[in-house]
Amino acid sequence: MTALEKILPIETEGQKIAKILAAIVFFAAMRPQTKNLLQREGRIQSVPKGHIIFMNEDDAARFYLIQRGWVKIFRETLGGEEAILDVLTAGSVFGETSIFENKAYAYGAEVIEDAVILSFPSHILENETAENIDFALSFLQHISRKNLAKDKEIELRSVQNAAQRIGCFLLRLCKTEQRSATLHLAWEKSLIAARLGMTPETFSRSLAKLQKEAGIHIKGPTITISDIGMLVRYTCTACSNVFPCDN
Amino acid sequence: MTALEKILPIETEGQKIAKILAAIVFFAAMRPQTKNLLQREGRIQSVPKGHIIFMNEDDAARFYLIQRGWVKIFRETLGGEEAILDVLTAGSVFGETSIFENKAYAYGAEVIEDAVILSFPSHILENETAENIDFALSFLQHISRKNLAKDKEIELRSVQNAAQRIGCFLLRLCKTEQRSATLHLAWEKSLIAARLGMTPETFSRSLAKLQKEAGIHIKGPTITISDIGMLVRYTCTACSNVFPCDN
DNA sequence: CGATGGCTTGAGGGTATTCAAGTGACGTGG
DNA sequence: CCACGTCACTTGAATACCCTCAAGCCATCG
Repeated sequence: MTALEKILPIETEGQKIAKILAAIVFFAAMRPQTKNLLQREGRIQSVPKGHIIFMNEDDAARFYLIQRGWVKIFRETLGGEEAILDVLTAGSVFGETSIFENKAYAYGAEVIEDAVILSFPSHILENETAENIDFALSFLQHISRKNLAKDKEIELRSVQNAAQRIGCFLLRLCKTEQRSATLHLAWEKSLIAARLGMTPETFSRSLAKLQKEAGIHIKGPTITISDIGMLVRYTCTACSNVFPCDN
Repeated sequence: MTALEKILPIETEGQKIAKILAAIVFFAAMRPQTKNLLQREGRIQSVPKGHIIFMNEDDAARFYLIQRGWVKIFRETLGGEEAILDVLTAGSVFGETSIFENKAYAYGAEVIEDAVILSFPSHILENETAENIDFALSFLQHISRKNLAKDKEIELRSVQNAAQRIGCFLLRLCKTEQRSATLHLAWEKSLIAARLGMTPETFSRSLAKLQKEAGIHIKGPTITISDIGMLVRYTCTACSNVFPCDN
C-alpha cells in the first residue's frame, strides 16, 4: 500500500459492493463464497433518468439492486399504454424472480430519477437458491411479502377512489408516531399519478379535494398534513388495514 | 379383504387424499413421509355455497386444496366493501403462503359454489419447506408464478375495459390452433363477472357489445367465435401479451 | 300455475378520462 | 434584464365507463 493509499484508501469495486450488500436483508442468508462471487461478478453503474434497464421479454441474464435513485417497474401494452406495477428506490431488488419464469423478464424497468444500480448475473442467484436452503427460505419469504403487497395493490385499486389512494400514499410517507407531518414529494407528480393508477389531471383534482376535505395543505411539492388522524379517517375506511400499516 | 371389499373396495379417507394429492403438482416434490403425514392429518369436507372458510387476520392453522367447486379469495375493507382477489376452482391451493406472514391469513376465503375441500395443518407445510430443498424450490416457483399472475391482473384491471377483459377470458378458453371456436360457459355468468371484477349487469352488456363489435355470437351459455383473429385484435391491443398467451 | 333464480335491459348517477386552454417556474438567448 | 420557449401542473367542459336500482324476461321446478 502506498503512502497515498493510506491517506485516501482506494476502494475496489468489489469492496464497495461488499459494503452495500452487507446492509441488504435479501443477501443476508447467502453463503460467504456466494457473496464473494457477487463481489467479483457484480457491476456498479450510474444510470441517468430515462434509461431503460430492460424490457419485457428480454433475456433475464442479470438481477438488480438499487443503491440510489428511483426505478419504475412497468408493463406496456401493444396499444402503447403502460401500467406501472411499482416504483422502487434504494434497497430494493428487482429482476430477481425471472429465474423462475423461463429466464425472461416479465416486465420492464426504467430509471425515473438518476440512479446508482448494482447488477449481478442471475445464475449466481439461481445456484445459491438451489444449493443453500437457508437462502431459499429467505427468498421464499421475500417473494411471499411481494405477493402480499400485490394483493393489497389489487385491493386498493379496486375499492379506493383517487383521493383515498393519494391519502394512502401520503400516509405511507409519514412517520408512525407523529400527529402532523410535512412531506416533500420526491418525484414528479405525474409519476405518482401513474404509480397510483390515475391521470395527472385526476391526481391534481383529487389532491385539491384532499385539501378541502382531509385537512392537508399543498404548496408545490411540499405537503403539510396538520392532522394525521383526520387523513386516516378519510382514507383508511376504504382499506382492510388501519394506519399505521406496514406496506 | 372380504369378498364385498373386493367388489366395492372401501377406501379410507387417507387413501382418498393420497389419490387426490398425486395429481397436484404442488405436492409432487414432497418426501413420501410428508405425504403420509398429510394423509393422516388431512381432512376432506363438503362445504356449501356461502360458507366462509376463514377470514382476514384469522390464525393460519391450516392450508387448503380445492377438489371441486369454487372459492373466492377476497379482502374486506373497514367500510364493508369487498375486493375479489381471485376465484379459484379444482386443483388450486390457497392459504399456503400464510406460513410466511406472521401465521395469519392476509385475506378471506368463501365458498361461492358448493365445494369439496381438503385441508391440512400448516406446520406440515412449514416443516417440509424447511427440511426439503427440492420442495422449497418448487414452492418458490409456485409462488413466483402467482406473483406473475398478480402483475398481469394489475395490468389488466388498469388498462382493459370490461369488454376486453371478457374477450381475454374467452380467448383463454380457446384452443390455440383453431381459427374459430364454440365455447360453453361452464359456470354461472355472475361468477365469471365477479372473477373479472365487474357486476353481472356490466358483464351482460359488455358481452352484447362484443357480439356487435368483435364478431362473436351468444346463445345462452354457448358462445360462438367465428373469427378468433378479430377477437384478438379487439382484445389484445390492451395487453402486453399477444394471443396465444399462457396465463 | 305460481315461485324462484339467473340473466337482460333501462334509466340515472358518480367517478375518472380526454381534450383543450391557461398558469407559473425556470432556463436560454438576445 | 427582459422576452421567449419549455415543461410541469392546474383548471374547465364534455364524454366514457361502470355502477346502482329497478323492472322485465324466461326457463326450471315444485
